[in-house]
Amino acid sequence: MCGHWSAFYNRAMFSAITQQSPPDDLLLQHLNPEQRAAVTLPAEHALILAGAGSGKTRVLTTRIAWLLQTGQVTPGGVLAVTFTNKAAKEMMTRLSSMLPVNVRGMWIGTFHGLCNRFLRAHFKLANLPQSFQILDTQDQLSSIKRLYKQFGIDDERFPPKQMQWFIGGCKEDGLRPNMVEVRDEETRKKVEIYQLYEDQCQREGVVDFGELMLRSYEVLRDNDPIREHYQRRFRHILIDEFQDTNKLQYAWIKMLAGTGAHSTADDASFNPTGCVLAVGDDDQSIYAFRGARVGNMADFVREFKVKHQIKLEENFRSGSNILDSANELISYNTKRLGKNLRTAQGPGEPVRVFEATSDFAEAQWMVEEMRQLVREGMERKEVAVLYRSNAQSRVIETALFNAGIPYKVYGGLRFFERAEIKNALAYLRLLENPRDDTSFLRAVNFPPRGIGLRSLEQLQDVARASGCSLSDAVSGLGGKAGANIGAFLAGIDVLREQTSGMKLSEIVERVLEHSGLIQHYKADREGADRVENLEELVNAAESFVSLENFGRDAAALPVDEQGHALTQSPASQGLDLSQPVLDEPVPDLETGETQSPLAAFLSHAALEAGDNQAQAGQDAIQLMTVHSSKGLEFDCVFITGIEEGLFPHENSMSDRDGLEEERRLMYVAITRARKRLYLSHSQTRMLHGQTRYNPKSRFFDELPEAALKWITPKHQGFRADGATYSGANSQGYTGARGQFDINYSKFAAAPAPIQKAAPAHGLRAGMKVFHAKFGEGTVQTLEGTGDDARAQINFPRHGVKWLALSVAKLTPVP
DNA sequence: CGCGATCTGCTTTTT
DNA sequence: GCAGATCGCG
Repeated sequence: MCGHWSAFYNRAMFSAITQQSPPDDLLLQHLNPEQRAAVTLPAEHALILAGAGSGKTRVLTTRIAWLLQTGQVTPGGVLAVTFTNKAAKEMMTRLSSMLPVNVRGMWIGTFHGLCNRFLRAHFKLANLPQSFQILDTQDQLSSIKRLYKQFGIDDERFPPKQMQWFIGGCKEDGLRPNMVEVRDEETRKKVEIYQLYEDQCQREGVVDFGELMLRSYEVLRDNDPIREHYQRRFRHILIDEFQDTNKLQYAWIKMLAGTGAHSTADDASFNPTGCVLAVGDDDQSIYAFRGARVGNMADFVREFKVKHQIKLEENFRSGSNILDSANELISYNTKRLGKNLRTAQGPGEPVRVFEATSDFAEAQWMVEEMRQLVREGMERKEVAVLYRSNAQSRVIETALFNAGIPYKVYGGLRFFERAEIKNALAYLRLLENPRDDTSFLRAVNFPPRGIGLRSLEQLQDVARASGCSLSDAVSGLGGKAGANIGAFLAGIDVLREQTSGMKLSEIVERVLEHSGLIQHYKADREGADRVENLEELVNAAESFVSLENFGRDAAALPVDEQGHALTQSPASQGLDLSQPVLDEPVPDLETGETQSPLAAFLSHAALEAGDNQAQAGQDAIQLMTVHSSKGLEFDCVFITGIEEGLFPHENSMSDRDGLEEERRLMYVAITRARKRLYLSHSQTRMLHGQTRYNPKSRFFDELPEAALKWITPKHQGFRADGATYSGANSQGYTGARGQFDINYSKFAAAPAPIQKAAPAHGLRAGMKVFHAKFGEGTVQTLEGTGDDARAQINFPRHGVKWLALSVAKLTPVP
């Protein structure tokens, strides 16, 4: 997208709006036939099966651009939904580089972001205060724990975490407490707690993530004029990552598209049906554990009577060795819509496979390999290390750290989740909404001001007795406690007055000073980082304001031939300015009241937790779980710890669906690599404080031999089953490629003995055994032979253990 | 109230 | 094996 390109479109856009469309081949010229077909689909429901690396985002954005350019829809008539803020941002950036359109005026965002926007605009119908706050996962948990204290709920019998999961699950299924089917006493009690939680949230004027979705769904469902308004408005609905949608999200889409049970079309000339373009890949569905339903894809085809299905199967990312591996692996899954990736590139490099003797040796080997890669000119940020679970990163981090190689770990605490930031936000939220008890409790004694648990318990008693918020309860609390807390609240009130009318960043600055947070962290020897983060919060507030202005920037407007910004009239751009804009002050549709910038900033903080640890622009090795690698690509990828029990994970191995999801996870991991892919596993691994002996993953058996190249030193080249590696895999690393002539032998184990004899220990899976320390247990899995024989045994009292049979003294129990 | 000692539990994660 | 939560004492 160079200068003349956008200059052309600035003019083209204008003619597009007024007369019929200019040649659209500029938009379409770099697309392959499948992609072009997808972009230019008629205005009807359609499903696009987009394989990994098939240019999905590009198709989606070009589709929107094409619809706009050909005058089939106005910017206000587009609803585009993504799962992450990152994806939404990317879509907006790409779109504005294709067309001179004010993307911030369009409904492009995450499900939750769009629901937030919707609820802000219709807060009265939603029965929410205008300045309702959003609970993130942490807030939600502490809210539940508070509830437990208040009502004396047994947290042993109903662990708060499990309750949180239960509530989230109900909301994802669209179920209010009275709708949950109660079959046993346990569920009855859980539903009761769910109801109490709902009451508490409503009283405090807060909503959790699930509530954002559910509440906006209900507002649409129960208010005919509102629903019809949006149905009429959104002519084109585009959903990214459709395989990850849950039941409620699907119902929400259906509602907006006008095909739900509540659609009304009594006037024959009025067609309320927006057309839905769902883009997804069933093979990359890896979020079933949090409620995603791949089945939504099939349901969509059936319920929307989808006539157009397009498969994007050309992969522009990797060579055929990598793709063949991915294709072969995923072919072992049974429930598939069916899709096979192909590439116009050649075979590329073989997939390198390495067997390490320990997790430590595996990390060492990677370090050596990376050094070599960097020496050959590979950028570090183009190298990713993927693992199944976060616990695996430690040993890799240690190795990289000791080797002095810069690296970046994804997945830690994110900016707005850090304790000091949450503390500051609690004050800001109290300014907006004093009823927010979660924030009240967080701020009231931090920094410490002598308000102890005793006082707060008294306060909570008063609040419960009179059914009011904690801050309202202070007036009913006498004594020293009352005076202390009263002083705190008075301080908040003063702050609220002082900051009214201030610029957002000034408010934040003032709050940091007045709350004593800055002083507190400055006094702390270890507080330097936290002070820095708080200062960063001021910066975030500053740039948030300028981001709001972005939409009104001259740069985003069409420019005439002399380079003068042309005024964008709502009519010519099809922009409906009466509609709220994401993260901007939202006018109430009835009264025209607008939300304060602070409120918008707080929503932003809750909905977009920020980058993990943006070590700005440093060229570093990328470490992350397979899950967080989805949607990314790298020149070189290491997939580590590919062992039974780890990958596939033991908790997923019991049922078929779980195993298939693990396989899809592996598929996602493999397809991240552009040029080079390494797969590794280790004979031993430290996990949960004990050494485990994991056999290599079954996934190795599901990869095409011809695409692989075993680079483990030769003398290790024996499989656990005793067979030697054949063909291309037996050559080992030595001499095969000069550039990889690294001596791995220092990491190699003693040669593994070839054992073909039947196991002599006489144990079988399912047997009951007795262990002196762990008591009675059941044998789950048996591994290896002779001195290496080990068994996975489930001890009801001590959990699942791996025991070496040559060491552990086990007696069979009849 | 704050700090150290002890206990627990443990895939994956975005919003 | 380690982090995070909880407990109990000064």
